[in-house]
Amino acid sequence: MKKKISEMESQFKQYRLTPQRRLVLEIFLENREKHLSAEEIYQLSRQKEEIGLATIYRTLDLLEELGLLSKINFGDGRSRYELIQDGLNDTHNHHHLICLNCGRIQEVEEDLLNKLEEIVERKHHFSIVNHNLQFYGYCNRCNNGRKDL
Amino acid sequence: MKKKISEMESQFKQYRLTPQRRLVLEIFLENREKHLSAEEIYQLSRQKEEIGLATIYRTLDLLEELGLLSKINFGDGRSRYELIQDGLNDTHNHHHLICLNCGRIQEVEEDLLNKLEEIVERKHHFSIVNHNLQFYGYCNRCNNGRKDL
DNA sequence: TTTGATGCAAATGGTTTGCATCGGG
DNA sequence: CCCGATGCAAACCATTTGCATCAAA
Repeated sequence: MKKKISEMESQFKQYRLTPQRRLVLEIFLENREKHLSAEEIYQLSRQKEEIGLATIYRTLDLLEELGLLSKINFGDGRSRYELIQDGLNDTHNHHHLICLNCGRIQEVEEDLLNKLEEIVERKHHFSIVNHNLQFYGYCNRCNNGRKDL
Repeated sequence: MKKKISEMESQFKQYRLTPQRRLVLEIFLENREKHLSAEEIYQLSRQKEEIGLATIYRTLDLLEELGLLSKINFGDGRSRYELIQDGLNDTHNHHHLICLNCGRIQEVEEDLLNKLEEIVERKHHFSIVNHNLQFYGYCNRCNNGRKDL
């Protein structure tokens, strides 16, 4: 079910799967549930073989273009990326719960917006190709420690 | 129905309503439907009396803190702000349709996420305080010119 | 007169770009 | 050999901050 690098290689077409690009991919495969920023990937890469930050940015652009990563904006001033698994859970098909206290990010697996999109498309004659949805609040862990809830 | 500056003055409490702050407010009142960035406000202010960009940033923070503006992130690399009208249409209560072709931004007035939030809160034990939702696609004007639709 | 507000310029932080170099096909 | 890929440093751009000055209570 889970994609491996070998399956991804075919997507590289005219591009070269260099050691740096492979390492970035490996980092995403080892952190499937995370939402990594360029800087975080840079730090993780140093454990194996350092890659220039500029190369990381260029690689992220490429991997997004190849449809392997999706770029997310949580409003924290940096772009984050996550692996597109099986072509199904790109950001169009799941959403994020962002805890304002501890910063933890959880995924909401199902896409709850289908009906909503239909309504909006009909009412505004607007053809939707993507959406962006985050919920900000307090996660179950942090709620437990808060007496006002 | 529409708020005027005079009604807003009372919200300034310990803060001074300086000419610069008043001008920024006026610009928002004259552009109720727009989603202005700091730079755009800066340009608009120059028509009357120039304000330093740093002052604009500080004023935007203040007006947000006072509950007069809400900050929105459309993922275009800059923060945008809109007037909170009657305390009702802050970003929690309406969403945006962003046209990928012409860049036009339309508002979706109703808050369609209430049921969704309930589901998410129950299922994930996550107490939501805010959300962020944009739809990207093609608006009615641009759709008309596209034969593939 | 005292404290908050302003404006300028410098600093910051994420991201991009120019360019010389490297290395696989 | 050639062209794409890399790495470094400089450039960029939105935003923030330090600091001297200004102005209203």
